Amino acid sequence: MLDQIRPADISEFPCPIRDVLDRIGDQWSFLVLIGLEPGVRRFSQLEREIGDISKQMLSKTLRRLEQDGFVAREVHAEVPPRVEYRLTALGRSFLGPMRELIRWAEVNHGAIVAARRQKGAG
Amino acid sequence: MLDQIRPADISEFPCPIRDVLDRIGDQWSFLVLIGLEPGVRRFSQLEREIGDISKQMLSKTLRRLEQDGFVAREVHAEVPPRVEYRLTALGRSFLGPMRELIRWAEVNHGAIVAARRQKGAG
DNA sequence: CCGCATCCCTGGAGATACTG
DNA sequence: CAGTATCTCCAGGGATGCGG
Repeated sequence: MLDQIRPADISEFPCPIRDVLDRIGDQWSFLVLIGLEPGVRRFSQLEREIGDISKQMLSKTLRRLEQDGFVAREVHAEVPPRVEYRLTALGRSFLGPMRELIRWAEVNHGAIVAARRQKGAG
Repeated sequence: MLDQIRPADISEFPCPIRDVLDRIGDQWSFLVLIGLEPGVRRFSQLEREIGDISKQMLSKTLRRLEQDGFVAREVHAEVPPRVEYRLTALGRSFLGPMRELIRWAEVNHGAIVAARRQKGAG
């Protein structure tokens, strides 16, 4: 069972789950995907909506998501420039399982906090 | 919508989703949870099964998972010592949504790799 | 066997300033 | 507006050794 999860220096792109987790597990990818869920967004729009992300990280995150096929980027040749981001089909399909996780988190967060308190306090 | 996701320095334990993601998003928590899925495991057993985890990280990860209520730790006063880890009900319930994510990853990993190749190579 | 302490190194991420 | 480049800082995590 764990064999499937193994890191694998073996092949180019190792265990699917690790690979995916490494992407959305980072600080920002998940937030950006959620930010794009309602529809098309511009760069600064995302920046504002997410709030505490730096331009650099937003840029890097979007690039990676684009490269992995979660997000599509569209540049409009205007002045001032306008760049729009939207979820691809792949990106949208990913939000399915993510919503399950969100549901779980909302329901069980209390239990986690309680457990933390208990161990933390004594 | 994003308000719910916000970091929140405001309260002690902020957005549930961020909080949960921060935990299982780290390098190892997920692997350890999977390793415990089949049942009770000893420390070195987990170490071997996961393969490329250091003792330190296994220890830290288990502690955090224990503190958050995902994992129960049981020490047997023997020589040599024996320590057993198992999932709690909370931990097991978490594997539900996780399996969804795993499913998705298995199904869509190919598309991700393909996207990467396309952008990377051309 | 379990697992913490120490040392060390790497890369992730913020701040800032600059370009098209 | 939409980024990129540079500097910097520090937490994450590996390796190793010691203690219970």
